[in-house]
Amino acid sequence: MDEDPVSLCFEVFNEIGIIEQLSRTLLEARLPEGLIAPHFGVISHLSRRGDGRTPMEIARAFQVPKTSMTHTIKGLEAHGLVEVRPNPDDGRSKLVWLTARGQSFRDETIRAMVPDLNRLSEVYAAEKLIGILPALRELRAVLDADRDPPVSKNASGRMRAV
Amino acid sequence: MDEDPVSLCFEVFNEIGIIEQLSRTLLEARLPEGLIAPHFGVISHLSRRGDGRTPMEIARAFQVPKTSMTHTIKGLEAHGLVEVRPNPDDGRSKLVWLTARGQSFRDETIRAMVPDLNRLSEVYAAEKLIGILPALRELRAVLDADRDPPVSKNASGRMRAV
DNA sequence: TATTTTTAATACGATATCGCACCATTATAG
DNA sequence: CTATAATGGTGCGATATCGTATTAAAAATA
Repeated sequence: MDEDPVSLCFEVFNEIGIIEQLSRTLLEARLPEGLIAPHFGVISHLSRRGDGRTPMEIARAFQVPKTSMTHTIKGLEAHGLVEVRPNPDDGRSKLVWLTARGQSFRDETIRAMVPDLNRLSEVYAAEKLIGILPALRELRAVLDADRDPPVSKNASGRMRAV
Repeated sequence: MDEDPVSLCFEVFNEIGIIEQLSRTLLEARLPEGLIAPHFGVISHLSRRGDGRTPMEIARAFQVPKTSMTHTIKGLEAHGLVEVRPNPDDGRSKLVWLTARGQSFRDETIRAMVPDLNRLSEVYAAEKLIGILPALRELRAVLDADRDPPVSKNASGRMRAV
């Protein structure tokens, strides 16, 4: 192998970028008109980690600027999948709540993807996924920790919080 | 572990999505004003695989709609990193050529990223990258093959051709 | 308590992404 | 050879992403 460490990094990140794109396309093929991966991501996050979170918390979790999250949440609100209400504990912020429609949107989407994932598992054993998951988690954690020190000075926001 | 296959898939794709985002941010931090990851991607592709390709070929390689690639190439042209000329063999298409500035743009960018990658390698051994690369390649290939059959009817374009 | 700094959200503008429609050219069918 | 279908590229409009600046509220500091 003619692999120097730098090329190796580029190659791994390249594969990961392609997988991200293909898997996103797979997901979005099952989403209703007008909703895309970030919408599903937020709903799923609220469902798994619990709702009643501020837009800023969600933006941190997804590592996107808060302005982007404002926009995404607005889309979810327009589709009736979340409700945004004032935060009684902090007059600056709001809290985002899942609606019943939001919860069923998540369930339906996952259900709709099962055939795709089964098809995938026929040619790529789940054991292989289990095999790479720890290494991916670690790589993610390392990259995460490497970002600009969380000096909290960088208010325009792009930090990740699981 | 309480992992059913579906959750496992979502988890792997989720990690991959985050890594994609973090690595892209890492790259873009080293790119000059006005250029983003897709610009670098196209230049790097032309450099590694050879230039003199049609926009459509490049769009396929990156799995993006041709209209997006038109836009990206326009940006590269504006920065003097590529030249677009008619294809003498096919009046419909054009060919994209790297300029000297384009080549050095790629070299400089990679050079600028070496410190980042070295920093990474201090906490995440290259062996681990080598360890997951084959599995990632296979996963990418499987997802790639799974896409809608290349019926060539879907002219609006989203197919990948390495 | 009064002042300053930090934080959350958003409006706004610039650029990016992408679907659709269109034109020109080439390939295919008859 | 002609008619039809397929292909490559782009204009256009809708939406997405994101940086900057602004406003309001809270936290920190004096």
